[in-house]
Amino acid sequence: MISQKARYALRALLFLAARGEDSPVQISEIAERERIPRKFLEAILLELKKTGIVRSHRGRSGGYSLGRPAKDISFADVLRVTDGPLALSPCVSVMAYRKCDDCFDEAVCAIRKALLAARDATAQILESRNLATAAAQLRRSGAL
Amino acid sequence: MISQKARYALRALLFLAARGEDSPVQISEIAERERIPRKFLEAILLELKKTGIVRSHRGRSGGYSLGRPAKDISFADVLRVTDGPLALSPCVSVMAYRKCDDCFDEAVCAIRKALLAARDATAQILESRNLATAAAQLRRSGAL
DNA sequence: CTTAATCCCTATTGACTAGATAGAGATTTA
DNA sequence: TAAATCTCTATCTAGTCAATAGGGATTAAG
Repeated sequence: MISQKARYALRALLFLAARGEDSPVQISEIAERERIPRKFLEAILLELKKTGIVRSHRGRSGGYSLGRPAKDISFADVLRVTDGPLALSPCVSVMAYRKCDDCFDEAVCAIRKALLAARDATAQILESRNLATAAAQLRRSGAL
Repeated sequence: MISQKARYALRALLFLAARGEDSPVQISEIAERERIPRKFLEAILLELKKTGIVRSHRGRSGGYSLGRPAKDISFADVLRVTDGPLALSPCVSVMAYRKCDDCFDEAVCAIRKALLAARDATAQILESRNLATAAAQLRRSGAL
């Protein structure tokens, strides 16, 4: 299961992507429209900023905007920031590999083989879906 | 990420599957061989028993054995017991569906569409991998 | 029939994380 | 210069994860 944080992050980013324009949007507006606790969203956007997914503009008429084109922000990108690796085990994580604590022999581990296949399958999906494809779906559904 | 509990469960079950015989094995033997804290393993096996994945034999020369043929126990079966649904969101879970708390319109949700595709991809993998295929891999690797 | 070995069950612990909130500081624009 | 924004650190509560403890119930063997 993804965290509530991930859910909020995706909603906020999709809001920015769906709106199209590049002008910064204030936290409070995103929070209200997407019904996200303001202070919590603040922390989330800050994290997303550190990885370049969003860009911030400080001062009087500041706010947040996407850090790069919507088509270049995948669901995988976002989930990795909010929830860590996609993999079901550190030993099959591509972005954050780590040996399992008590693993006899990784090359032989049958559990690892299954988890690796699962990781590849999810990564394939979550890396192909991005904010642009998601926003396009919304438009097609008439939700915008 | 899967829990430590899931890891222990898979190891214990794979141990039973790899050994082939149907005679019950005592908790302590599994615990020692797989280096799993005994009391913790006890709790895990109890849960697995409630869902029929393992069968127990009480009394003096009791122990645990698989509840059905190894080929009929998938990784998905085990993970569902120890870690809950495979899905990344309750709203895309097949075995344990639940509406998201603050969802406007599920039919239109673009986040849901991506998470659903991800669920299907992982489920496809984890349901096809079972204790028999895993044990066969071990044999092929010369680990047995 | 008694004893010893097993599984069965409930409770508890300590560490950590998730989700959320508070309040003051830094920056920029009007 | 003032008001509106983002930035940062600290904190709180509830819940979960991993593990442990201590018996009670059941059964096979002697």
